[in-house]
Amino acid sequence: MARKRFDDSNCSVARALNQVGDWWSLLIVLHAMHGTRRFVDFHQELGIAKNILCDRLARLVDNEVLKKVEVGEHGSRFEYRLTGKGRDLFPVVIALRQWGDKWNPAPDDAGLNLRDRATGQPIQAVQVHNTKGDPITVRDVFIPIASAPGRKKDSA
Amino acid sequence: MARKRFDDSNCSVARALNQVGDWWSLLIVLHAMHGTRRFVDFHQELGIAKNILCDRLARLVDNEVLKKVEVGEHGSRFEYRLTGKGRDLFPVVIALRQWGDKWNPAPDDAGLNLRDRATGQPIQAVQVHNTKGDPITVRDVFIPIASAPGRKKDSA
DNA sequence: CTAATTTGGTTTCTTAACGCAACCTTATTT
DNA sequence: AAATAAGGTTGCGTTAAGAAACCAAATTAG
Repeated sequence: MARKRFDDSNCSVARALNQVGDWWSLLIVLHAMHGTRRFVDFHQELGIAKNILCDRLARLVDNEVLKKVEVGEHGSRFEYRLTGKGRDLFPVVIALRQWGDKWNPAPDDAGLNLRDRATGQPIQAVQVHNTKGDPITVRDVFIPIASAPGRKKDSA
Repeated sequence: MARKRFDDSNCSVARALNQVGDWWSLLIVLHAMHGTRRFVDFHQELGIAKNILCDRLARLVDNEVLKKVEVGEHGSRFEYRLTGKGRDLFPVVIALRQWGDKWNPAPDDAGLNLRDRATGQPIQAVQVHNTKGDPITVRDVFIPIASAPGRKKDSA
């Protein structure tokens, strides 16, 4: 029966994917981060069907990733702007971009050159660090057996 | 007509989402990071339909995120293990988990307690940094106007 | 002032994907 | 010898995605 939803999952990754884990949502957020605000601009830049775009924008607004604001004086023009929650997806998007640049480079493209406004330098690679500041991989972490023993380690 | 694919997109985020951007793939990778390797374990832990799991595992293997290895002596048991490419999704998963923990906390759940094996301490939040090491947000970055001017800032 | 265009959608229809359940084959266990 | 487990495959019904057409309100062009 259709797509399974994870609103009630006890895994925060599943809950996150429930909000931005479909094909279009993260791309919409990405373009919003690059300055796109208008329906038609999302439509043209993404090549997304308009009904799907309607649905995704509405869902992102429902989930408070975007907010829909009327622009102009009589309310027939709208902008979709990132909320704080939406802007907080920045590390996710950057991590995904880095992964894509590293493992699936386009033949012609050298990756998007994002730079820091303050320094003018490219941004650093996103990494996971321990409290000492050392970068760590998935092999360096473990899940302490603390709460709710006897269960699976991390269900769905 | 079905789902649009982005294999040829000049955006690495779109290409990345093409490989792990569906509902299940990242959850499979997440569970693989937590140690799951067997078909039946993915099936039970995720509650995913078996045909969908087959498809996703095959696609993740095709995309070299997982590798399928025979275990046992006569090749009727398999394990799906993360490749280096798959393990490199660690920052993506962690960033997504942090976002979910922050903005969609489960009422009962205090977030998964991931710890560094070396220090025993919880891992640090994933952030984007500039070259000076300062954390930056989406508002601190810009795209230098270098190649291909006159175009949109970043198509699809 | 009227016609065309833009914006932000909604509707219809077709096709593809998801989910369930049943089935299947090859081991292994009882 | 029968039952169970692993790792799927096959049908089938439901749902979601995509294209294209249509639409109303507002703006711009002529």
